[in-house]
Amino acid sequence: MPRMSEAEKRKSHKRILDAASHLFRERGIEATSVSDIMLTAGLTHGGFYRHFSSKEALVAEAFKAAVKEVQSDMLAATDDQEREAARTQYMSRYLSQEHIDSMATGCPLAALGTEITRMDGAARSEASQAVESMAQLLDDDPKGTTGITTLALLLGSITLARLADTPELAERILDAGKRGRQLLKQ
Amino acid sequence: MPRMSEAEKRKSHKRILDAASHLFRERGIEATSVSDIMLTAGLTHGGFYRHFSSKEALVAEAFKAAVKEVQSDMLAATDDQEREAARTQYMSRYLSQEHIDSMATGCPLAALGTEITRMDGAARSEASQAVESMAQLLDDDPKGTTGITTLALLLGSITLARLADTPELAERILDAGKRGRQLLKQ
DNA sequence: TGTACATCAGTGAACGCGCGTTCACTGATGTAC
DNA sequence: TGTACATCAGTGAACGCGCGTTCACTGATGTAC
Repeated sequence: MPRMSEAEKRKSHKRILDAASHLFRERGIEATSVSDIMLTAGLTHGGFYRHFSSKEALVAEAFKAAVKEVQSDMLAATDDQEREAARTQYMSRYLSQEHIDSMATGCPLAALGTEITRMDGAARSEASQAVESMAQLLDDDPKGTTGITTLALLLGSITLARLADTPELAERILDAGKRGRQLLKQ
Repeated sequence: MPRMSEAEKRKSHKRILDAASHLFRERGIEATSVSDIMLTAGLTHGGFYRHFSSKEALVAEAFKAAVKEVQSDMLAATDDQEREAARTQYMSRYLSQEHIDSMATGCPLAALGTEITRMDGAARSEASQAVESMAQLLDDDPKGTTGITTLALLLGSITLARLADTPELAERILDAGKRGRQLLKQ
C-alpha cells in the first residue's frame, strides 16, 4: 500500500498532531504512548518517525497547536469590541462545568503546565510563550498587567475544581473563581 | 540481617513516606518509581509491600503527609494573631523564587494536583479534602469565601512562574500574583 | 507522453529497558510455655 | 528467667508488560530522461 502521496502525508501529519494534542491533555504526556497516538490517528506506531524526530518533539508541537486552537476565537477578533466579546466568552467558558469535564479540548496550560514544568527544551519554551500570549489576550488593557493575574486565577480555579470530590465543591470553586475575576477588574 | 524490630519498621515506614512525599513532588508521580523511593529511604524495592499495598496507596498517604507538612505552621497557631501571622508568611513564601525552585518541599496541590485530577480513589479524595482545608486556612474570615479564590490565585501563579523561560518573566508572574492577592483583600 | 528508477510513507517485528508486583529465602524479633 | 518456635522486615531474583525507538521491507509516488 505505501508509499502515500505528499498530500496524504500532510493529512497524516495533521491527524497525528490532532490526536496528540487531545490525548496529551486528556491523559497526560507520560501516560500517553506514541502507539496510542498513532492508533488514534489511524496509523501504526512504526511510521511515527517519518513525521517527528521524537516523542519530545511532538509534545512541543502538539502543545503549540493546542494553544493556537484555544486562542483561535480571540485571535480572529478584528476590532476591540470583538476582542472584548471573545475574551469575555473565553473566561466564562473557562470557569464552567463543561471545561472541568473536557480536558482534551480545554486549556493546555491547565492540562499540561505542571508536567511541562519538569521538562526542558522546545516544550518548555512553547509553554513560556503560551503564558505570555494568553496573558496578553486576556488583558483588557493593551499594555496592562492584569492579564497574568487573570490567567493565574483561571488556571488555579479549574485545577482545584477538577480535584473536587463532589459537584457542590466544584461549583463553589468555579464561583470563587468568578468572584475573583470581578474583584480583579476593580 | 532481617527481621527488624517494630520500632525499626516504624522508622522505615516514615522514611519511605518522606522520600515519596518529596520525590513525587519533585519529579511527578508517574516519573517516580517504587525503586527510586525505596533506595532514597535506604531500602531495596522488595520490602515495599510490607509497608504499602500498592504504589497508589502510597500516593494517597504521601500526598496527605505533604499537605500536613506545608500546613504545619498554620495549624500550630493557637490564637487569631498567630494564625494571621502564619497565614501571611505562608502566602508570602508561596509567591517567592524559592518556592519556584523547591518543588520537593512546596505546595503539593501545585506539584501533584493535575496528575491526581486523572486518578480516582484515595489520592483523589485526599486532594479534594486538601483543597478544602487549605482554603479554610487561607481565609482571613472564619466563615469566609475568599480562601478558595486566594488558593486558586496562589496555585495558578506558582504554576505559571515555574513555566517561565526567564527569571524576569517569573518575577513578573510572582508580582502579578502578589498584586492579585492585594486586590482580593478589597 | 512514456518509461525506468530512486524515494520514502507506512507496516509490523524486534531491540533494550525499566516498570509494579511477586516470591523464596534469611535470620533477628516477638511470644508462648 | 530460659527455651523453643512462629512471625515477618528486608533482600534480590524473577514475572509479565508496555514503553520509545529502530529496522527490513513493500509498493505507490515523484522525477529524470
